[in-house]
Amino acid sequence: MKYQLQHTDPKSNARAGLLHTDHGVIETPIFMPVGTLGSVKGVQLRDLIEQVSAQIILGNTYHLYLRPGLEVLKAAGGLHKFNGFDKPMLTDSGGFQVFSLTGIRKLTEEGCEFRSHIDGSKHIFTPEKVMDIERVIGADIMMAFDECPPGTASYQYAKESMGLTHRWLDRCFKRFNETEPLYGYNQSLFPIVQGCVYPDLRRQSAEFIASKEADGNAIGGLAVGEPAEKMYEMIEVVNEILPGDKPRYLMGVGTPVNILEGIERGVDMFDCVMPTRNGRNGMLFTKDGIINMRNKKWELDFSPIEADGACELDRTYTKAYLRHLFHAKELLAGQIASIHNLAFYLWLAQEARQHIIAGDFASWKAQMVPRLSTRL
RNA sequence: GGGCGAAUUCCAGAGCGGCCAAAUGGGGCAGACUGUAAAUCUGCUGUCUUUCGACUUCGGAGGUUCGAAUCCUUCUUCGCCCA
Repeated sequence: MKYQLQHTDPKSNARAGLLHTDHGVIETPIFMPVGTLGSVKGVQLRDLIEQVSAQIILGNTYHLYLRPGLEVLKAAGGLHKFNGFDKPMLTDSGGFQVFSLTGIRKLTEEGCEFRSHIDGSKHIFTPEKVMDIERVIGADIMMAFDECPPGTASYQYAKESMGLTHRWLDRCFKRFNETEPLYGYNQSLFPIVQGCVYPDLRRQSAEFIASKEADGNAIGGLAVGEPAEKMYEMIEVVNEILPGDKPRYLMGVGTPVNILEGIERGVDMFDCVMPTRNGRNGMLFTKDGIINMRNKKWELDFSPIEADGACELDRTYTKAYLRHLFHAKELLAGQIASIHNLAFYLWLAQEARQHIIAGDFASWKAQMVPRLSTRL
């Protein structure tokens, strides 16, 4: 994998680049749709490519390990073959599940003992095991196994957690380097910066992560309960240290505004469940603001979902019709909203990229931010 | 023509003398959602009031009672059964 820096914004740390993988080139900044179980919820492959223009999607180690399981994935020849998406993919390690499954998991130095949320069965994830699983899944980018503490964690907890994540990272790299890809193309391992909202911890973590000289680096443990300003501050602290000749991935973020703020601070890759989950729940993101599609005000609005929207389907359906679908609990509602939101997120990243290349990112961003947060 | 049963807040449907503005579900209205245990969850849903609270409701009318959605009389409507 190779990152090629193309342009740097003169007034900020925003940058445009190309990330070359064995499954194709990714234009950065990029938004990566989340497909936890190997499927971007509600979006079929054809729409993912033609309407959304997805360049890379995510899968999740924990979820895919539980279902369909390693036997099936191995027999399929990896996740690309299994789900038919032949562009780049990235797998999250299950570190986020360590965070979100609090209560049915136990953390130790060795790893994390989970109870399956599906059947309650007991499983242990160690850094070594996670690497082995990610090899079987076969994503182009594998994420290190980390602990993601909440944004409200105490300094002491954050410090200990960071230490554990770093020790796990050494074990991840050791195993990663001892093993080979299973399907004939390369895989890269991205380490993850932690440190919660504490600048000195973030710096320390970024130094440690940078020392690994990985193909790309991730910033984790943000947008998990801390104020947005703290998040931006942490991104700045960390990006001063993470190498500029490697892509930077801000994990799990975020709102359209979060993404522009991240890009401005030098982030290249983003992922988030918001466009799909919130879409399924009736929220639409547009360049003019946020729409709660269930609201009564759209009942008789027969204008297109978004007249100048990023995908065909924005002009195919009207707001009144989409509102009707949500009220009738039609499956199609969530599908349309998911495709629309993803197409919008991809458009936003691509637009940011164009403005970075054109050299007017800062002014474009300044006029977009208030628009994007408007409640329609 | 005779007999029996039922009518409850937008709908369905509990309640059967005070703890009832009235369970529960649906519908409606609004909100939340950030590396997906989520096509999920939360709140409100008689009127007025910021709150406390006040007021008007349980087919219509009239009664019994300190007190009625709940008991009685009658009327209306709708079911079912017998002619």
